[in-house]
Amino acid sequence: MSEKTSERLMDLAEAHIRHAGYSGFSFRELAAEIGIKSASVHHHFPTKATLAAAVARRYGDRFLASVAPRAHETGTDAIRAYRSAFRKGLEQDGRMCLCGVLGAEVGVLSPEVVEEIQTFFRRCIDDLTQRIGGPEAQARAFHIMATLEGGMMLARACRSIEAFDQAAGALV
Amino acid sequence: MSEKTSERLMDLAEAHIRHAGYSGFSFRELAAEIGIKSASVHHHFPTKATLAAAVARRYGDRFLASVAPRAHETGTDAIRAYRSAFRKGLEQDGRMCLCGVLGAEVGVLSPEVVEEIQTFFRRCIDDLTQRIGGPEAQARAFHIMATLEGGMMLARACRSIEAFDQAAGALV
DNA sequence: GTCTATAATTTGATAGAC
DNA sequence: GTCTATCAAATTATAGAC
Repeated sequence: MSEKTSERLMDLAEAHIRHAGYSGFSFRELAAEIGIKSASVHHHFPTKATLAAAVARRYGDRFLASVAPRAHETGTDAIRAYRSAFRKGLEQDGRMCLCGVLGAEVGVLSPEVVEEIQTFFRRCIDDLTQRIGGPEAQARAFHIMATLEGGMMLARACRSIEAFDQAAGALV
Repeated sequence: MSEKTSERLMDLAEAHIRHAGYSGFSFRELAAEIGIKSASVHHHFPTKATLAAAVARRYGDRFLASVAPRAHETGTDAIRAYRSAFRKGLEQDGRMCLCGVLGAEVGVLSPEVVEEIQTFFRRCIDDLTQRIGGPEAQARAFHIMATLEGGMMLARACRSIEAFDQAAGALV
């Protein structure tokens, strides 16, 4: 049985956003790629902002699940988990964090999309803070997220995954 | 004597890009804001990519000049200079680094714009590497740039300049 | 759920007069 | 350098049939 149309639309939208930002895709493009018409896309997601917000939420859920703590993990393990999760996206298709891309163009996004992005970062910071523990844990969490997001951006801009490794190598 | 039209166009384009990315402005908008017609903008910059590339180059020149080393500076001074230069943009109008914004949507930009962005980051990394000195200087330079760029993005996304301070506080 | 058809707007860009 | 006028294309979105 094949994937639901709405899921396929989110898959495509996510790929396009991570590659070229919010304005990097249109309903017509998505529709053409799965062989339907753009009017049909509106049946699944009434507006472009609705789709982007849904994609951001699903991305966040999946990402948080992928870095979920194992038993007996240390703070260092948590940092490694985040770093390797983000690196995987860079390796596979040169794509950076979806919320990092959208965060850079937050000035032009609808409130419902901005809210999802903020939620993603809050969840990551809270999760990291708790797993790192100790004094300054929250500041360390901000530092780690900033370094990883900026590292992905540098790697894409410089077209070199080594930029990410150099930037994030000293985090642990 | 008033500023040249081409300079005013670059001022406006820079503000728009730092607020909403490459697709966050149009020739018509810029023209309206200085009281001319969009056809006249094409007289100064033949294409949108030409304008964006010129803006990126000017931004880089100004930024590098603003963080230029003073006499007897230490590596720590250089890091502080970069951090406070970027923070100033956040304070004044909530705007992050122009090349950080464009770097996130590099997948959709013309080669001439991408080249200017890459040049900006290379110049910054090279400058920081030299001023920090010692072993691992280049890796530290990547780490610092990534943290600052990511910190600006986080501050904008979370609408809190404290996010930047927490992320970048431990750099020195 | 998907289609045809279309509205309403915006966009980047050009030609040619002044 | 700026204008008028215009083009060709793309965009988000809607109405209504099947």
